[in-house]
Amino acid sequence: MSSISTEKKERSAVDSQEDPRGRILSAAGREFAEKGYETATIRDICTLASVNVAAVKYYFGDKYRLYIESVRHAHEERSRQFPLPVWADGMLPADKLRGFVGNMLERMLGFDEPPWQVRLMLREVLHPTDACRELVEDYIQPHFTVLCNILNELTDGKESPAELRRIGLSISGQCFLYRAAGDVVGMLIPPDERKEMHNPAELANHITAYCLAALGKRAPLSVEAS
Amino acid sequence: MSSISTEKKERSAVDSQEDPRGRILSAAGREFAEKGYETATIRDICTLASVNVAAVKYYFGDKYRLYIESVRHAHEERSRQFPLPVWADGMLPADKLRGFVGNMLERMLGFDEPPWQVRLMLREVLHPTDACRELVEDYIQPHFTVLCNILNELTDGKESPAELRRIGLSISGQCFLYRAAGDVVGMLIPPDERKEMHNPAELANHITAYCLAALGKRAPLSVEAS
DNA sequence: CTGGAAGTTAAACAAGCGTTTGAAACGGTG
DNA sequence: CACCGTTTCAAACGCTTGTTTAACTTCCAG
Repeated sequence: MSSISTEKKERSAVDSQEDPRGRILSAAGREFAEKGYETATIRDICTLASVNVAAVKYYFGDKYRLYIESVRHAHEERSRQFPLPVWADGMLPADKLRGFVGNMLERMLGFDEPPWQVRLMLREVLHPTDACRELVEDYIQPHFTVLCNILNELTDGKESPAELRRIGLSISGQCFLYRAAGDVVGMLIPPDERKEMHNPAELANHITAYCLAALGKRAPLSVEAS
Repeated sequence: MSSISTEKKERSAVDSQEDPRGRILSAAGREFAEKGYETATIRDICTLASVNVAAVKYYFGDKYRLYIESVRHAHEERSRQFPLPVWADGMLPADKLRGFVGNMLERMLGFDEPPWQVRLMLREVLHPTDACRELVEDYIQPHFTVLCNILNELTDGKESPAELRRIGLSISGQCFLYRAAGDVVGMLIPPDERKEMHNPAELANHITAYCLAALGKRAPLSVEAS
């Protein structure tokens, strides 16, 4: 373990920044995302951030406030990296929908592995704490509103806001399943099929087609002769 | 020591209050379901079960094996209480689907509050451990297969198994969202709308209608004039 | 009655946790 | 340099955790 603690200039992936507070925030986010609030320890976080354990008290007060701040840091960083998409007015609503779903899946599933910010936010969605309200208001709600607006365009304003929200949740639920229960989904699907059909691009096609067909904007998924 | 020398107590009836092992299993399931593996403590479990802390070592060995056993106990009990539904052959596939979705939502969301067995299984789905494989094989996979069979009937056998599974996951995902992220969903929907439209019965109608419309077995959700 | 296995108990154990301390090191200012 | 607020550090504190011990009770066969 820490038999010799002289080496400190060791450059890890975390301490790209020079300020200790930012390093702690980043290290805490990764640890909380991977292990959860209870299992993650201040000692591990501080080792990862190359700071003393007392730094948490100095900069954040205690473990709980560090957690709240790290969740905020996560979705702020995420919002900055991936701002809300905006499309040209002339674009077809169906294409906007396909773009939005693909974007959401890429954000959720990641290009290779989901980043720690996403995994931390997922934990907060599954087991909400005091950090949840801000996460919903600043990150989830805006994205959901964009989705509902696209659906409103798609249905030519003929559907009530309530119905639009319900359809929006149907779409979100399908994406959510792959992100939150991906391991179990993987156990329900043969390996070759998983590789071929259950990637972000194919899933976006399926989910969009499923919705468009349900709304009568496209031929049904299964066309029968009769 | 732990060898099974004598005859095991027949567990014919439901958990008898006399059997300490059963009491521990039940108390552990509730605690693990509510607090998670790390946060739940052996002391609290034993207090709840009215046994000494050493009883866990005596009956199960350690905390981890108690957890594995409690997950198994949960889905065994759940399978016994709610066996796989079977419908008459003459029943319309669309009605079977509606019945299945309603059944799944009731199982997941519960009639008032979800029972601890469901919440414990959900934790295992979200953060799989060694108990997950058995849970999937004995509980989730069979239910998913029934759903795919209904979809196969519904599409007159015209869809490939892979496509059927994908549609099945679309349906499961919508139910899953309300169970796993119900708190956040509640924050996205106005309170009155939540009460009126986001109950198991209404959701089953919506999810089924959404699927039937997508498969062309019903008029589209949004009928446009043109 | 006796002996030993089965079951139960209170108490203690070692380890790890979040947190706190008091002093040392740093860095700009007079 | 001396001063002082800011930042860092090793060490310890108090507490809870899972686990273990050894004595105790229960109970039935021999």
